[in-house]
Amino acid sequence: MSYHHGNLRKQILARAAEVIAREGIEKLSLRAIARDLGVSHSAPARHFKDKTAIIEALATESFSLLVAALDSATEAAGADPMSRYNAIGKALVGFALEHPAYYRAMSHPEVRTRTNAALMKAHTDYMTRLLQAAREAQAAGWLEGHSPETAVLFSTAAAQGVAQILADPFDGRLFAGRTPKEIGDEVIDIVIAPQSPAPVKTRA
Amino acid sequence: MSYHHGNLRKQILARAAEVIAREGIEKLSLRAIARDLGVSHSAPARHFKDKTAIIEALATESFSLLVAALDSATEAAGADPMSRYNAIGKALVGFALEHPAYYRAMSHPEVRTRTNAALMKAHTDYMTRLLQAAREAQAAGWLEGHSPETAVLFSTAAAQGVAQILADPFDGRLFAGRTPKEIGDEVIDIVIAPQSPAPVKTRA
DNA sequence: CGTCCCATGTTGTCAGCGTCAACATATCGT
DNA sequence: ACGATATGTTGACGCTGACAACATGGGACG
Repeated sequence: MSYHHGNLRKQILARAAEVIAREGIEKLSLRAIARDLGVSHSAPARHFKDKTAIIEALATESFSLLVAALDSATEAAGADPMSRYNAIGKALVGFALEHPAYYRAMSHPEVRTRTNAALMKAHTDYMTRLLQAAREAQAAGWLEGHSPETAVLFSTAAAQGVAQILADPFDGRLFAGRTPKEIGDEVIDIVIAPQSPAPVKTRA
Repeated sequence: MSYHHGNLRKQILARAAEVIAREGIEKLSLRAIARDLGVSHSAPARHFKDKTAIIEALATESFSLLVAALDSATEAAGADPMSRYNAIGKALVGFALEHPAYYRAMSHPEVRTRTNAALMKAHTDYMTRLLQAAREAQAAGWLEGHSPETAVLFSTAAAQGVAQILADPFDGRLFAGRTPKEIGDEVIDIVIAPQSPAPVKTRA
């Protein structure tokens, strides 16, 4: 019971997430994690081929969690397409603010150059959700005349940018007195209105 | 002429920018730069107290260049406030695409925790430009009813997000056949229309 | 019940890194 | 001419990620 650890893999990921959230992704150290878990400096290598693989695993997990969050937000938002896409945007910002470690793992450049099958599948799932919801919002009148790709780019760019800026202590000063989440939600409402306009009666 | 290098500081920054642009900011190595410049491993320490100081210097330089780019774009855009702010957005995206190294230096998290006076001044200059132009655009009807801070947040978030996504090879696939710049410009036109609406004649 | 395989953890080693301290040399003001 | 000082060098330290060789113990299978 001593030699074998049991669930080292899971604990490595958990510890890595803590470190990333508290000190940033740059400070992540395989050896430090091993030390913290009371295990030899080389034990993590049995579970992750290199340091990036840990971030990669976190990113994959993160995309899954995010998709789940988006799905439940979408469901809670009801049937109106623009409400649904609005809810997705808010859920995205909320996720980034609540789970900074996961969010940073997802957007880490090193990860994005890898071609891990699980990671790419998780990412595709995520993009599929966005494209689908964006299409429906467009059918309801949002950003008519633009391609779905452009619409998704615009909205995810805004959501990502907001998440990044709000999580950054440097720019945080501008918004004293309100929670990041409130501000983020206000911005999302600009990106996509929280409900579709009443249809125009073309003939009475 | 051999012992003293002359303009080592400048060359360090130039080489660092190259490396960041080509291989990413993570791969930056003081010793590698020193080697490339044919200088001892410790020579850079005379000019930069540590590794982050290099990125910090690049970020400072970058904010200045960016402000200059924004100013000239604004001027070229004429008198219409929304045209001007639109031009700023496009200039921002263009800058990020043309100078990836500088852009990454600006958004590097390590840099943003520092309180370097020159850096903070450069950043303030930049924010001042944005706030000013955003206010004027709002006076012309853009995003009426939102605070200037919210308006700036929305627009910079979108611009930053677009720049980041377009510079990322991972997501680039979605937009085959068009240049990143074209796509970025289209998105900016969504964020803020390229010209103010004709004033509504309240009484004919 | 025995025994062999292999997943998992350990130890030791290596080169590369950033940083510091001690030393060397060139440049410039006086 | 000379001394202070800016700039570059050398050497060392502890840290890191990665690899190879070895240890151990649990589970598969006869």
